[in-house]
Amino acid sequence: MGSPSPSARVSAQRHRAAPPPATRFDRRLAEILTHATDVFCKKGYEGASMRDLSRASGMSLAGLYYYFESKERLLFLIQKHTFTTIVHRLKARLEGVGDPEQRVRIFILNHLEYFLANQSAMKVLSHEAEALKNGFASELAAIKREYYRICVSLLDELKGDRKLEFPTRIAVLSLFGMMNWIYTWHNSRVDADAEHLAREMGDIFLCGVMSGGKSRR
Amino acid sequence: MGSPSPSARVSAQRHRAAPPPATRFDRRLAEILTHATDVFCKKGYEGASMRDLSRASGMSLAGLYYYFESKERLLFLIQKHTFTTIVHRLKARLEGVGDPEQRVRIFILNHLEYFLANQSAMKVLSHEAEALKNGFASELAAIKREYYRICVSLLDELKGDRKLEFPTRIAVLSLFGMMNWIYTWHNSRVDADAEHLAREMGDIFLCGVMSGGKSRR
Amino acid sequence: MGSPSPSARVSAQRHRAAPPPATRFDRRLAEILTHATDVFCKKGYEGASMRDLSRASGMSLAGLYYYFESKERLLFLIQKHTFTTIVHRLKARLEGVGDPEQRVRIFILNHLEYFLANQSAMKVLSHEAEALKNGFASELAAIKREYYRICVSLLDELKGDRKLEFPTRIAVLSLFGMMNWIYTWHNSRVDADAEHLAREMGDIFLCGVMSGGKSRR
Amino acid sequence: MGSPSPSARVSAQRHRAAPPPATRFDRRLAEILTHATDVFCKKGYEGASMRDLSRASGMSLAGLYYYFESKERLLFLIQKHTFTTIVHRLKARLEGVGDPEQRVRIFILNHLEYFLANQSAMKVLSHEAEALKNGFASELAAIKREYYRICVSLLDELKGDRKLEFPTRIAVLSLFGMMNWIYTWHNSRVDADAEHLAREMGDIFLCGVMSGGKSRR
DNA sequence: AATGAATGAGGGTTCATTCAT
DNA sequence: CATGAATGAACCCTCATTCAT
Repeated sequence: MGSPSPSARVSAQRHRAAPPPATRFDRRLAEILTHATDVFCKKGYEGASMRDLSRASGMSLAGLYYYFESKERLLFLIQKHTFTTIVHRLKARLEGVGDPEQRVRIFILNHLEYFLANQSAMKVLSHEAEALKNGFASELAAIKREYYRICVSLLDELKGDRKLEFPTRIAVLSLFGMMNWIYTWHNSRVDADAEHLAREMGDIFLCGVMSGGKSRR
Repeated sequence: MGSPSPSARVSAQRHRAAPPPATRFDRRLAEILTHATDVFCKKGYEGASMRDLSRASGMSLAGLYYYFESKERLLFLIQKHTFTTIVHRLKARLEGVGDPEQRVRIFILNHLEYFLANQSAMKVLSHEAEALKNGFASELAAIKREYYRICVSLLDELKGDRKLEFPTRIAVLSLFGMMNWIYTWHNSRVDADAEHLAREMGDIFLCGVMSGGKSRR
Repeated sequence: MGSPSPSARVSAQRHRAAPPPATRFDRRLAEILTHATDVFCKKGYEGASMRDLSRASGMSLAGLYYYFESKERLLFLIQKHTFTTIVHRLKARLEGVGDPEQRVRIFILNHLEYFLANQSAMKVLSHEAEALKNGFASELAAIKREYYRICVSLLDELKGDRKLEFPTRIAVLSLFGMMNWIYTWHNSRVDADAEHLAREMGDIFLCGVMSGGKSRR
Repeated sequence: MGSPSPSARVSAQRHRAAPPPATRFDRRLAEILTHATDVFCKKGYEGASMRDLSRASGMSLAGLYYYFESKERLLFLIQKHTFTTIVHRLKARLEGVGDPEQRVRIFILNHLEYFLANQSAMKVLSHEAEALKNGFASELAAIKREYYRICVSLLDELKGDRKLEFPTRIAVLSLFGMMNWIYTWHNSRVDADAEHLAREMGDIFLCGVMSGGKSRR
């Protein structure tokens, strides 16, 4: 009860994919976005040229500009869509779940599942966090903050529920670190799938965080 | 007592900095390396131009090439020096310490201390891991592997000592994630110093990992 | 009569120039090629900068690269076109001519006529023979070899016809030397036109070569 | 007798090499000149960098400038020395020879012998004729003119002696073409030595030129 | 809806040369 | 006598972007 239950399962139910965009324009745009994501993932935002994107998407250089007004906006759209989606899914999954530990586990699973299912996009999101400037940067920062706040509140719930005392900020950021670092090492031929990883990272993180209430200080 | 002792202290003794390089050439080189590190940190490797480095180091563009044969080699030297130093210091600190938990805590402290004391260099090391190619990449990969192996062996010692069962690979990589992610959030005006961070991350990680032997599966 | 007839005439009929290339792109490309030829002629391949070519052709530096992927390929195209054309014309002129001496005279006239009508291109062809590397070099070498072989076979025909004994290789290469050296001295205000030159060089070369069967050794 | 005697022999007597330069400076300079000649031969004047010369001669970049005030002067010295030497040797060999045909054959032999014995230098002389500017160019042009005039006068003697009528200018320049072109094709493993080549080119050229008096026009 | 053609700015790198030592 | 250190100018080439069509 008071003790962590690291093996608590969170089912990795498949969410239905977002419906295909309505207009021809949006469909074509999404297509290009996908190719661009791969290129940014492979070469980095600065390292990728519009010519690379043109080649990858099979569209002329000038044609790209019909869909995106700039390379920076292209990155922005990728990051925004990725982030928005992950937040959106998280909210849906959290609905109706009351147990604080379970809720944190859902957070972790949601993150890792999306991460592994959309590795390129998530790497671009994680790795190119600083590439955007001014307006783009701040709009994205807002989403990021929301996501961060959700995690904070989940941990605060947990703390309240179990009378724990760990430092929330560091815990949250450590958790993000554990999870986001994945893009540097995950090898789908060697490493476990999202569900396993989520359980294992969840175990480490939750046990770590929850033992704090008892033995520390 | 078998139970983790998260508050175990590891003194953060200052190591004397490496002696200044002997030759004038090496000294000038190191100077440029320092400026370049800052620029790479701020703009990224791809985003930084040799002209930026020239400006930052107060040396003519052509002058830089007297010291470095290419931009890539410049990055290589930065990363190699940083990595070599951190490994070197770690080995010195581990010497004579027998307790497995203590040894892991030393690893964490050493990493974070160096990270915060050399934020730019460590960000360049972490963030630009993929920028190097071929020969440069493989030479650096060798050092990286050594560092990784040390961490693995520390955790294996801990596992053996306490009869634990957590998955080492994921534990190690989670730990690296927690620590390396710092560069994305650490704010010296807000966040604690290396010693505190090391204790807190150590607590989370060690408790997480060490509770595994008892309650899981 | 067995004796050389040095004054044998070869009419220098004008061939209609190749029709202008079909596409806008090709026309623009040819235009640039012409300017580049002049610049390479004046400054040499190494000595000419892309900026020089840009200036000469009235197109921006970057614009040039829309037509040519590299300076080397630019030179290649010039040389290939020049060589291909000269070979092509030669074959057309040789058709239907049976007399061996006449055929050699046609070879010389064809070479000199094209040389003087396209001095820049021919100088670039002669003088920058070593500037191309690898793939470019070998493709051009193939054309060169074909041209060389044609000349060899013409001289061999002559030898067979007149029972001569001169060393073909040296004769051919001497002839090429005589002709190609023109770019170092020909001054259109002082020197004769192609037809005269061809007759005179033809006289020297053919008499030299044909007297061999009788008086030597 | 009135007929050409193409096989007339010209002994290829070895001239003693010029005495070693007196001063240490001059000796070192000559050494560097030799290395530079090879580099210019291999890469061309424009294509060769001072760094290439430095590497080839084993002397520091700055050190070279103690001996030569500029790259251009370096080329000048090479060309001047080469040309001066060949003219000097020619004059010595012509001394005391009266027969016009023999004198022309000496000219050819002298040129080819020096050419093959000093291929690099002669290629640099032939190929980089236009690289020099202004003062350097004109000083070299003077030597060149002298050499050219000698050849003209030799042919005029021959014409007078045998009542020939060929056009001297074209004959001379054709002869130079035949000889100088050698650098583009001579392969010491395949092609004959200077004496043979001189006889064969002499045969072609002299027969060609001498038959002119009888059958032409 | 999409492209071919074009560009100014800037990329990394090398150049011939200098000068204090 | 010779060099290490340094530089401004220039190198070839690619960049993100535009615009008439």
